[in-house]
Amino acid sequence: MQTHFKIFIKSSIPHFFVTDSELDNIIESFEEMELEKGEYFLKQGKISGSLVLLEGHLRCYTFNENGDEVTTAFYSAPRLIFDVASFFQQKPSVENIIALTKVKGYYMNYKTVDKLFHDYAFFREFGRAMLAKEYILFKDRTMRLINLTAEERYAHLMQTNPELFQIAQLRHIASYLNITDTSLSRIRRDFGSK
Amino acid sequence: MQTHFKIFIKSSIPHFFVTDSELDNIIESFEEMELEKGEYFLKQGKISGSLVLLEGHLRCYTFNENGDEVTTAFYSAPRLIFDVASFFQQKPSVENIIALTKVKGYYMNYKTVDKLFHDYAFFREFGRAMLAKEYILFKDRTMRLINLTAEERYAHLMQTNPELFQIAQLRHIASYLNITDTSLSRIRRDFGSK
DNA sequence: GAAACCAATTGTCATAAGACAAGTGGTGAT
DNA sequence: ATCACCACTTGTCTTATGACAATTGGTTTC
Repeated sequence: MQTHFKIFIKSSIPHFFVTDSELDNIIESFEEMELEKGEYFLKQGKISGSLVLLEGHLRCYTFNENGDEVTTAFYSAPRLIFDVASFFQQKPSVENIIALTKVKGYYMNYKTVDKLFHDYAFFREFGRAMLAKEYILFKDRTMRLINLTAEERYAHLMQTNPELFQIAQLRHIASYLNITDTSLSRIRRDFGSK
Repeated sequence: MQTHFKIFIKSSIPHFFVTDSELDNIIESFEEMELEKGEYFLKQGKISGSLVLLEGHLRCYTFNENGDEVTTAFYSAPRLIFDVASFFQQKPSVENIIALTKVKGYYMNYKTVDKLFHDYAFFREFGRAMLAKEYILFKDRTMRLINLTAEERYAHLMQTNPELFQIAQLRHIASYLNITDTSLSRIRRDFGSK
């Protein structure tokens, strides 16, 4: 797992030279984390830490004003997981992040991250790259929400993340696509015949 | 204007102590920027810099696959303006940012920002705070897009940013709210009578 | 001051997607 | 083995919003 961890960090900042011993120092500050399916990485009201996810899948959701669950993200390894608002502003989260499968990775709280940011330029760069990437992915998704029809959004998800349909419930995928489960069901029924 | 600049930075990182001389060093690296109404701060294909906007209003837009303009943001002073994807990844932007009024502020390119990030912890913190804030604002907007009806989105904008209706064209506001200008017109007609 | 232009409004009609309720099929508990 | 539960599907009907085209009203220009 350590190897994957190193590869993940290195490949996230390809323009930076990082020695293995520097990486070892970083890794020491992380703690290994495992979650079983159904366990929570983050519950609303708690302050988010950061998880370098190396194995497994999670789902992130909140509630809208009607009290309905809204799935805001699915996460698959390898990637960094953190609630931007909660982590960087050290405020209670409004998001819940739950394991869809068994999950493995490395965990670190804000204080430790911040200290490492101070000590290691490459880790700072890693953090910045992660935040920027997160922003860009989120923006892409929003643009699809604006510009694509429900069916096109479904088709896109099918293309980019087909495994998801094996792992997550359709109603969660539906709310992620911002459609009702009823609509998703119909879209799937009609999808082949085109 | 320098005073406003300093206040803006200080108030963005209230938990950091910054001396005025440090701020002066920073300001020297910026160059003053003014735009007339209709001038562009950023054109697609160019690489984004960063603008500490101290006076005026701008509009940000792209084109969707149909070639229709989509307004993705309105910016009002005081705030930091930059295209996250273009700025941090130093890639050509897909966004256009145009002045809606006369605009004043301080401009800096990525290279200079990066150098100052290296030299000043407080400036790093400023950058991080700005990026996190940007992310959070954008996420809020997307959540409204998901959870609110067209009319509710209009009402929200009316409440939070009524000046905008004096400054921007309705069709641009419409596309920002992700509705057609026709719909916006009808919503405005019916809005009082409730 | 007429012509040209453009933003905004309005009318008519079409349609994607939601609401709600009933039905299906699989799984787990006792 | 049966019941209960839950995810998912399907039917019917409603509705918010879009598409498209015509009209209005203001401003620019020659």
